[in-house]
Amino acid sequence: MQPIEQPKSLMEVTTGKIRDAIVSGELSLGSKLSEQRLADMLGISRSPVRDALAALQIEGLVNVSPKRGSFVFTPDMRDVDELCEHRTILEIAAIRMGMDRNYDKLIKSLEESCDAMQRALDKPNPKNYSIADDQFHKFILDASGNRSIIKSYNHTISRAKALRTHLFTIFDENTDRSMGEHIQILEACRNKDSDLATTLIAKHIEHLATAFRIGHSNQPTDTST
Amino acid sequence: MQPIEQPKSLMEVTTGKIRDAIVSGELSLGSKLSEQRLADMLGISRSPVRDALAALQIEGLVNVSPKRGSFVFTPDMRDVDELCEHRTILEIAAIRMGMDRNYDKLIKSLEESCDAMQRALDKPNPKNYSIADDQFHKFILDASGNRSIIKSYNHTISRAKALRTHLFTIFDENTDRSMGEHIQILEACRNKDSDLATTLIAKHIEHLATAFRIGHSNQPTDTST
DNA sequence: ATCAACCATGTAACATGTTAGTTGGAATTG
DNA sequence: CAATTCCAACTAACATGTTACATGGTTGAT
Repeated sequence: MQPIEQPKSLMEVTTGKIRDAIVSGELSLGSKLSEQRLADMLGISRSPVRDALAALQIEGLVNVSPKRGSFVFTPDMRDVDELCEHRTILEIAAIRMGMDRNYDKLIKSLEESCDAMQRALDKPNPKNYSIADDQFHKFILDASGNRSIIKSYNHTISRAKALRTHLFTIFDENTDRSMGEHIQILEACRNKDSDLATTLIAKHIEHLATAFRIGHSNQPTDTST
Repeated sequence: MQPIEQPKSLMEVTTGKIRDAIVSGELSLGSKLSEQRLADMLGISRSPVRDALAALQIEGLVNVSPKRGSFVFTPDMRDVDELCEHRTILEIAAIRMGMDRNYDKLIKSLEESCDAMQRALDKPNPKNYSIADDQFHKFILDASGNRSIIKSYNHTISRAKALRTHLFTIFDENTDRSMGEHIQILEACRNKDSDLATTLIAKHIEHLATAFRIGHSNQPTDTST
């Protein structure tokens, strides 16, 4: 017998559902989210929906406008830059910590992610590539072992995921270059060259930021549905 | 005529009240928070209290245990270390950015905070010293200009404030040393020596972490009302 | 035709009712 | 007396009702 985990509350499930819908592009940026309508769609009452929207507002994925309604976030260029900068800081710090404290685990998990990315390129399967890409960076954070930083990163990263989905149509992003960069980062970690690893991560995210900027300028104010 | 700001919602006011009560030590670490009781105390219904507790849970100040009740957070040694580490990373990044992008504003605001700290030492007024201390670090973050990082920092820092209040009785912390460190940091900024500034910040927060560890070991499991 | 007052509708904020899980202690059993 | 069962009280989760505000279209006056 082992302790059973608390089954997820309705609110948590709802939060995940709405987050997924935003990140996956099912809900477009800026689209309206009525508590009542979401509750009807999900077949539950307004309470857990309201709680979920409040949580997502803190996460930055949703803006709640008093008495007017809730809306999926609409990032401007500055948001994108700030988000990437924040990400860079956290990932650089995390990879340094991970190399110091969890070298073996770090290498193992990054290898695993790189393999998954390579498989996704071979098929090719864009969705799986994105998942493995996310996993790669998540593993860097996990290796840091600092729960406060991991939590902060997770709160930050969902916006980046949503941006990628909304700004890139399937394979706009240069996945070959991306793949190579990930492998370089892994290699730098293997060699315990933390300075190189951090430089590579900074460049990698800067490339992403540039792609975001281009994508964002092509697709300005999108306020459908 | 200028646009009026939206008056704060009951939930926001409630969040602030509870947060202040925790940070100020009015509510001790680990103490129980019943939605009903808080609502009665504040003369409002359970809804805004519930929303506030949910927000504070995300902020890390409160743990909500399903069907059991809500409790003020009870950090262990590891939490303290992780929190300080996280803080260091954000402040170091922010001061680099601030020196690059908002040098004048940074210097001016740090000078202002140092003056306030010095005045608090002269009186002496511990509470004012803490406020000015917090302000000093907040200004470093503000100078970065990165809203994502600022928001993340603010979510992180309230736990640190609460720790200081709960672990230190009035002037346990070495405020003279603290004052000197702040001045050194300011001086390093004035000289645009960002490497020195970051080193000093790391040391400054490490001193705080050490003080927390000592305070924490002296005051283990405190689960009073 | 123009414009402003008005009203119907939609919204989240807030209040309150209901339900199911948790807990601590009293009653019961050995 | 000790251990267990059971029950009453408490709790947050969730449902639903009410209210105040926002909005967009209609109407009525000019």
